[in-house]
Amino acid sequence: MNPVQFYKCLADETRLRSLLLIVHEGELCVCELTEALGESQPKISRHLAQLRNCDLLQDRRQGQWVFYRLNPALPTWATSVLQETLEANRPFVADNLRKLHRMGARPEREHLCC
Amino acid sequence: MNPVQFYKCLADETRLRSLLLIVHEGELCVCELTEALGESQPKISRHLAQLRNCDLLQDRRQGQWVFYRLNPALPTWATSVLQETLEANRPFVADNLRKLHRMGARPEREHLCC
DNA sequence: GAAGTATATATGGAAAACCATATATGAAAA
DNA sequence: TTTTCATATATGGTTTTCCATATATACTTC
Repeated sequence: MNPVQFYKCLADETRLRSLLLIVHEGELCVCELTEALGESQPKISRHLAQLRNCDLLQDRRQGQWVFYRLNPALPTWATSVLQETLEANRPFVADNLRKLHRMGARPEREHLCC
Repeated sequence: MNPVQFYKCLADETRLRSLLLIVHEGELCVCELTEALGESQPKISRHLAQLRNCDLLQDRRQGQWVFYRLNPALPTWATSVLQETLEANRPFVADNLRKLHRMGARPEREHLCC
Protein backbone atom coordinates (compact mmCIF):
# COMPACT_ATOMS: atom_id res chain seq x y z
CA MET A 1 0.00 0.00 0.00
CA ASN A 2 1.67 3.15 -1.29
CA PRO A 3 1.25 5.86 1.38
CA VAL A 4 0.61 8.59 -1.20
CA GLN A 5 -2.18 6.59 -2.77
CA PHE A 6 -3.56 5.87 0.69
CA TYR A 7 -3.66 9.53 1.64
CA LYS A 8 -5.19 10.50 -1.71
CA CYS A 9 -8.07 8.24 -0.73
CA LEU A 10 -8.52 10.10 2.55
CA ALA A 11 -8.14 13.53 0.97
CA ASP A 12 -11.75 13.98 0.01
CA GLU A 13 -14.63 14.94 2.26
CA THR A 14 -17.04 12.28 1.00
CA ARG A 15 -14.47 9.49 1.14
CA LEU A 16 -13.06 10.41 4.56
CA ARG A 17 -16.51 10.70 6.14
CA SER A 18 -17.56 7.38 4.60
CA LEU A 19 -14.41 5.66 5.83
CA LEU A 20 -14.72 7.00 9.36
CA LEU A 21 -18.38 6.02 9.55
CA ILE A 22 -17.52 2.53 8.33
CA VAL A 23 -14.73 2.27 10.91
CA HIS A 24 -17.21 3.35 13.57
CA GLU A 25 -20.05 1.06 12.50
CA GLY A 26 -18.10 -1.89 11.16
CA GLU A 27 -20.19 -2.17 8.01
CA LEU A 28 -22.53 0.12 6.08
CA CYS A 29 -24.46 -0.09 2.85
CA VAL A 30 -24.70 2.53 0.12
CA CYS A 31 -28.15 3.75 1.09
CA GLU A 32 -27.08 4.25 4.72
CA LEU A 33 -24.09 6.30 3.66
CA THR A 34 -26.24 8.26 1.23
CA GLU A 35 -28.54 9.14 4.12
CA ALA A 36 -25.78 9.83 6.65
CA LEU A 37 -23.89 12.16 4.33
CA GLY A 38 -26.90 13.70 2.61
CA GLU A 39 -25.26 13.20 -0.78
CA SER A 40 -26.57 11.72 -4.04
CA GLN A 41 -26.44 7.96 -4.50
CA PRO A 42 -24.20 8.01 -7.62
CA LYS A 43 -21.74 10.25 -5.85
CA ILE A 44 -21.46 7.91 -2.86
CA SER A 45 -21.30 4.87 -5.11
CA ARG A 46 -18.47 6.37 -7.16
CA HIS A 47 -16.35 7.13 -4.14
CA LEU A 48 -16.94 3.72 -2.59
CA ALA A 49 -15.89 2.06 -5.85
CA GLN A 50 -12.72 4.11 -5.75
CA LEU A 51 -11.98 3.03 -2.18
CA ARG A 52 -12.60 -0.57 -3.14
CA ASN A 53 -10.32 -0.31 -6.17
CA CYS A 54 -7.57 0.96 -3.91
CA ASP A 55 -8.17 -2.00 -1.57
CA LEU A 56 -9.27 0.10 1.37
CA LEU A 57 -12.76 -1.35 1.36
CA GLN A 58 -14.34 -4.72 0.75
CA ASP A 59 -17.91 -5.20 -0.38
CA ARG A 60 -20.42 -7.97 0.02
CA ARG A 61 -23.86 -8.19 -1.51
CA GLN A 62 -26.75 -9.26 0.69
CA GLY A 63 -30.03 -9.29 -1.17
CA GLN A 64 -30.54 -5.95 -2.80
CA TRP A 65 -27.98 -4.23 -0.60
CA VAL A 66 -24.24 -3.96 -0.95
CA PHE A 67 -22.38 -3.60 2.34
CA TYR A 68 -18.94 -2.07 2.58
CA ARG A 69 -16.41 -2.72 5.32
CA LEU A 70 -12.69 -2.08 5.84
CA ASN A 71 -10.51 -4.51 3.97
CA PRO A 72 -9.17 -6.78 6.71
CA ALA A 73 -5.94 -7.19 4.74
CA LEU A 74 -5.16 -3.50 5.18
CA PRO A 75 -1.71 -2.89 6.68
CA THR A 76 -1.75 -2.26 10.43
CA TRP A 77 -0.47 1.28 10.12
CA ALA A 78 -3.31 2.21 7.76
CA THR A 79 -6.02 0.80 10.01
CA SER A 80 -4.40 2.47 12.95
CA VAL A 81 -4.30 5.84 11.19
CA LEU A 82 -8.02 5.56 10.42
CA GLN A 83 -8.91 4.65 13.97
CA GLU A 84 -6.81 7.40 15.46
CA THR A 85 -8.37 9.90 13.06
CA LEU A 86 -11.84 8.84 14.10
CA GLU A 87 -11.13 9.01 17.82
CA ALA A 88 -9.52 12.43 17.60
CA ASN A 89 -12.22 13.84 15.32
CA ARG A 90 -15.54 12.69 16.72
CA PRO A 91 -17.17 16.10 16.17
CA PHE A 92 -16.28 15.85 12.49
CA VAL A 93 -18.63 12.89 12.02
CA ALA A 94 -21.09 13.60 14.86
CA ASP A 95 -23.76 14.97 12.57
CA ASN A 96 -23.40 12.10 10.09
CA LEU A 97 -23.77 9.56 12.91
CA ARG A 98 -26.86 11.35 14.16
CA LYS A 99 -28.47 11.22 10.71
CA LEU A 100 -27.55 7.56 10.39
CA HIS A 101 -29.06 6.57 13.71
CA ARG A 102 -32.16 8.61 13.10
CA MET A 103 -32.67 6.83 9.78
CA GLY A 104 -35.75 4.62 9.66
CA ALA A 105 -35.89 1.29 7.84
CA ARG A 106 -32.21 0.47 7.94
CA PRO A 107 -31.49 -2.82 6.24
CA GLU A 108 -31.15 -5.87 8.46
CA ARG A 109 -27.78 -7.55 8.57
CA GLU A 110 -27.63 -11.27 8.31
CA HIS A 111 -24.79 -12.37 10.45
CA LEU A 112 -22.65 -15.09 9.08
CA CYS A 113 -22.52 -17.03 12.29
CA CYS A 114 -25.65 -18.55 14.10
CA MET B 1 -7.12 21.18 12.09
CA ASN B 2 -9.71 19.83 9.68
CA PRO B 3 -8.82 16.20 8.92
CA VAL B 4 -9.71 16.53 5.22
CA GLN B 5 -7.41 19.50 4.84
CA PHE B 6 -4.72 17.60 6.74
CA TYR B 7 -4.94 14.59 4.44
CA LYS B 8 -4.99 16.78 1.34
CA CYS B 9 -1.58 18.00 2.48
CA LEU B 10 -0.28 14.43 2.68
CA ALA B 11 -1.84 13.39 -0.63
CA ASP B 12 1.01 14.49 -2.84
CA GLU B 13 4.29 12.74 -3.42
CA THR B 14 6.48 15.81 -2.98
CA ARG B 15 4.70 16.98 0.16
CA LEU B 16 4.55 13.57 1.84
CA ARG B 17 8.21 12.85 1.21
CA SER B 18 9.18 16.29 2.49
CA LEU B 19 7.08 15.86 5.62
CA LEU B 20 8.45 12.41 6.41
CA LEU B 21 12.02 13.59 5.89
CA ILE B 22 11.40 16.53 8.19
CA VAL B 23 9.87 14.24 10.81
CA HIS B 24 12.93 12.01 10.53
CA GLU B 25 15.52 14.78 10.61
CA GLY B 26 13.77 17.29 12.83
CA GLU B 27 14.56 20.24 10.60
CA LEU B 28 15.57 20.69 6.97
CA CYS B 29 16.14 23.62 4.65
CA VAL B 30 14.85 24.04 1.12
CA CYS B 31 18.16 23.23 -0.53
CA GLU B 32 18.46 19.98 1.44
CA LEU B 33 14.99 18.89 0.41
CA THR B 34 15.69 19.89 -3.19
CA GLU B 35 18.71 17.59 -3.11
CA ALA B 36 17.02 14.73 -1.26
CA LEU B 37 14.02 14.67 -3.58
CA GLY B 38 15.88 15.55 -6.77
CA GLU B 39 13.22 18.11 -7.66
CA SER B 40 13.43 21.71 -8.78
CA GLN B 41 13.74 24.39 -6.13
CA PRO B 42 10.58 26.30 -7.07
CA LYS B 43 8.60 23.09 -6.90
CA ILE B 44 9.85 22.27 -3.39
CA SER B 45 9.39 25.84 -2.26
CA ARG B 46 5.82 25.98 -3.45
CA HIS B 47 4.84 22.81 -1.61
CA LEU B 48 6.57 23.91 1.58
CA ALA B 49 4.68 27.20 1.43
CA GLN B 50 1.48 25.24 1.15
CA LEU B 51 2.35 23.11 4.17
CA ARG B 52 3.21 26.23 6.12
CA ASN B 53 -0.04 27.92 5.15
CA CYS B 54 -1.93 24.89 6.43
CA ASP B 55 0.03 25.11 9.71
CA LEU B 56 1.75 21.78 9.32
CA LEU B 57 5.17 23.35 9.10
CA GLN B 58 6.97 26.23 10.75
CA ASP B 59 9.88 28.05 9.19
CA ARG B 60 12.81 29.94 10.61
CA ARG B 61 15.40 31.89 8.74
CA GLN B 62 19.05 31.46 9.65
CA GLY B 63 21.36 33.49 7.49
CA GLN B 64 20.67 32.68 3.89
CA TRP B 65 18.81 29.47 4.67
CA VAL B 66 15.22 28.86 5.63
CA PHE B 67 14.68 25.83 7.81
CA TYR B 68 11.37 24.02 8.06
CA ARG B 69 10.21 21.91 10.98
CA LEU B 70 6.92 20.42 12.11
CA ASN B 71 4.66 22.96 13.73
CA PRO B 72 4.88 22.07 17.44
CA ALA B 73 1.27 23.22 17.87
CA LEU B 74 0.08 20.42 15.61
CA PRO B 75 -2.59 18.24 17.25
CA THR B 76 -1.26 15.05 18.82
CA TRP B 77 -3.16 12.79 16.42
CA ALA B 78 -1.66 14.51 13.39
CA THR B 79 1.91 14.21 14.66
CA SER B 80 1.24 10.64 15.59
CA VAL B 81 -0.12 9.83 12.12
CA LEU B 82 3.01 11.27 10.53
CA GLN B 83 5.32 9.33 12.82
CA GLU B 84 3.46 6.08 12.31
CA THR B 85 3.53 6.62 8.55
CA LEU B 86 7.28 7.14 8.62
CA GLU B 87 7.98 4.10 10.75
CA ALA B 88 5.82 1.80 8.65
CA ASN B 89 7.18 3.14 5.35
CA ARG B 90 10.94 3.45 5.75
CA PRO B 91 11.61 2.02 2.28
CA PHE B 92 9.45 4.79 0.80
CA VAL B 93 11.96 7.45 1.93
CA ALA B 94 15.11 5.33 2.04
CA ASP B 95 16.46 6.68 -1.20
CA ASN B 96 15.73 10.29 -0.25
CA LEU B 97 17.55 9.83 3.06
CA ARG B 98 20.52 8.34 1.26
CA LYS B 99 20.73 11.32 -1.09
CA LEU B 100 20.41 13.69 1.84
CA HIS B 101 23.20 12.11 3.84
CA ARG B 102 25.45 11.87 0.82
CA MET B 103 24.98 15.57 0.18
CA GLY B 104 28.11 17.64 0.62
CA ALA B 105 28.12 21.14 2.12
CA ARG B 106 24.97 20.87 4.15
CA PRO B 107 24.26 24.10 5.99
CA GLU B 108 25.32 24.30 9.63
CA ARG B 109 22.60 24.61 12.21
CA GLU B 110 22.97 27.12 14.97
CA HIS B 111 21.36 25.63 18.00
CA LEU B 112 19.28 27.95 20.08
CA CYS B 113 20.52 26.70 23.39
CA CYS B 114 24.23 26.67 24.58
C1' DG C 1 -43.79 -20.05 -11.64
C1' DA C 2 -43.95 -15.99 -15.14
C1' DA C 3 -44.52 -11.17 -15.92
C1' DG C 4 -44.45 -6.85 -14.44
C1' DT C 5 -43.06 -3.33 -10.96
C1' DA C 6 -40.18 -1.28 -7.39
C1' DT C 7 -35.83 -0.57 -5.02
C1' DA C 8 -30.72 -0.56 -4.54
C1' DT C 9 -26.54 0.04 -6.74
C1' DA C 10 -23.29 0.80 -10.66
C1' DT C 11 -21.64 3.09 -14.68
C1' DG C 12 -20.99 5.93 -19.23
C1' DG C 13 -20.25 10.30 -20.80
C1' DA C 14 -19.91 15.26 -20.50
C1' DA C 15 -19.02 19.55 -17.92
C1' DA C 16 -16.83 21.92 -14.23
C1' DA C 17 -13.54 22.48 -10.72
C1' DC C 18 -9.29 21.73 -8.97
C1' DC C 19 -4.25 20.70 -8.67
C1' DA C 20 0.50 20.40 -10.09
C1' DT C 21 4.23 21.90 -12.96
C1' DA C 22 7.34 24.80 -15.75
C1' DT C 23 9.22 29.06 -16.73
C1' DA C 24 10.37 33.41 -15.56
C1' DT C 25 11.02 36.86 -12.33
C1' DG C 26 11.68 39.07 -7.76
C1' DA C 27 13.55 39.83 -3.17
C1' DA C 28 16.72 39.10 0.68
C1' DA C 29 21.05 37.86 2.62
C1' DA C 30 26.03 37.45 2.51
C1' DT D 1 27.21 39.88 -7.32
C1' DT D 2 26.11 35.21 -6.08
C1' DT D 3 23.27 32.13 -3.48
C1' DT D 4 18.95 30.98 -1.47
C1' DC D 5 14.30 31.13 -1.47
C1' DA D 6 9.48 32.90 -2.88
C1' DT D 7 5.92 34.05 -6.14
C1' DA D 8 3.21 35.10 -10.61
C1' DT D 9 1.43 33.39 -14.75
C1' DA D 10 0.15 30.10 -18.01
C1' DT D 11 -0.80 25.53 -19.08
C1' DG D 12 -1.81 20.66 -18.93
C1' DG D 13 -3.83 17.10 -16.59
C1' DT D 14 -6.48 14.88 -13.22
C1' DT D 15 -10.50 14.61 -10.24
C1' DT D 16 -15.07 15.39 -9.10
C1' DT D 17 -19.71 15.93 -10.17
C1' DC D 18 -24.04 15.47 -12.53
C1' DC D 19 -27.50 13.32 -15.35
C1' DA D 20 -29.28 9.55 -17.48
C1' DT D 21 -29.41 4.89 -17.80
C1' DA D 22 -28.12 -0.06 -16.96
C1' DT D 23 -28.10 -4.06 -13.94
C1' DA D 24 -29.45 -6.91 -10.18
C1' DT D 25 -32.40 -8.37 -6.72
C1' DA D 26 -36.86 -8.43 -4.41
C1' DC D 27 -41.84 -8.11 -4.33
C1' DT D 28 -46.50 -8.69 -6.21
C1' DT D 29 -50.08 -10.39 -8.92
C1' DC D 30 -51.82 -13.57 -11.88
